[in-house]
Amino acid sequence: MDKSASILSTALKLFVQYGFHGTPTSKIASEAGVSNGTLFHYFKTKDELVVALYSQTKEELNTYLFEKINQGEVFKDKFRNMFVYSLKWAVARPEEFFFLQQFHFSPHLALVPAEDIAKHSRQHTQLLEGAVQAGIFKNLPTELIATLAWSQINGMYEFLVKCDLCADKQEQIINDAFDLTWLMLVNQA
Amino acid sequence: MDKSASILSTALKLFVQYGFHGTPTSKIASEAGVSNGTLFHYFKTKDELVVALYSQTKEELNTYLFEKINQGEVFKDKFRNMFVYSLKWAVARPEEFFFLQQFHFSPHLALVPAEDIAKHSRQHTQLLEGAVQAGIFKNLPTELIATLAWSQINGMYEFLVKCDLCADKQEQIINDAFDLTWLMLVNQA
DNA sequence: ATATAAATTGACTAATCACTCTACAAAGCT
DNA sequence: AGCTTTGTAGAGTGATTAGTCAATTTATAT
Repeated sequence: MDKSASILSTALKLFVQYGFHGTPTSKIASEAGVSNGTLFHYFKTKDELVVALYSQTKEELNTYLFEKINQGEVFKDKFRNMFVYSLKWAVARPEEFFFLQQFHFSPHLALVPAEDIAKHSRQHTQLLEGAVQAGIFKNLPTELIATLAWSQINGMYEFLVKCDLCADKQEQIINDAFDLTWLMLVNQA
Repeated sequence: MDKSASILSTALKLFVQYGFHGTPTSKIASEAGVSNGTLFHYFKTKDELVVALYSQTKEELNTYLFEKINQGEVFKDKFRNMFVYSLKWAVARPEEFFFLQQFHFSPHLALVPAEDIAKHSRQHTQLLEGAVQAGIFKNLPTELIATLAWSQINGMYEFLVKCDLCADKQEQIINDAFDLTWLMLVNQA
């Protein structure tokens, strides 16, 4: 068992439950089954651990999504996959998804270089950019379209977590929500 | 100058900048121009201060919104006012709005009784509920409609903060976004 | 086999922080 | 004027915590 990975996954669980500052490094170490010193061998500071956890989680989600997006043939399928599989990932790994948002609304976000953040969203932005230029989406700033699409996903995540529906209902309502989002953004000739 | 209010407004600024645990009570007190002991005279614990700040901020927003909503005659106007003035409030008081989200994704949320949270959203939920039953909105769970509407607002807030447009452009794009949201949720016969 | 490097430990430290306590001042009441 | 309540101050405290360090084990290379 990789100790670094063990530290990260333990930290994730504790951060979600107790918050960043509410979770002492000593507790992370002990629950991960390593010593205090080992934690600081892998991560120079606590902040570095937090940021590393964010980068890793974000990258996992992105890798997963990118694969799913590329399975789509036409744009609508790609976009649908992005929407639907973001939510499937979120529901399957609620702690990870929650952590991303928790991080986003914390001062730790400032510790991530702006370039890294841009990199994380570049693929998605490009996809949407193309759809705007092709006249599929309404002629609005790409940033706006991206933000609206993401907030739909975030909102749906919250709804799904709160309501805890069975898998069938969940699938159904995710599809409904996608149709709404599509309807909203698409260029109605 | 009311010391309690001074403590709250100082805490808000510091919490947004440094996070809850990253902000010592001693710093709140000194920057608010009161002594350490005075802070704990008004708020028994730091947690109580955080929660009080949340409740106050939420209530301020709600009171403001409720007034604006009631200025609408028909439902669409009420809903538009809710949407538009939420964003105007958010843009005018970005720290307060950010704080609400920061709080929402922190473990402090668990310290607020579920009843209080329900109370905060009851008025809005009822408004939307009515629109669903009247066949104005699509026949979807009210919770879902509420969540989607709120996430549109949150997304727009983020966009507006990021892009920092002039007032005219801002007004324009808020209206566009409302149209999109309306289009998405409304029952198309 | 030996030497060098990397991983691991856990006691330790220096600093921080939430909160207390005592003392005093101001305000309100009779 | 006395008395009580409330507000204010700020030094002090006990507990906690991020990060260090010297010592030991494990892995790697020659």
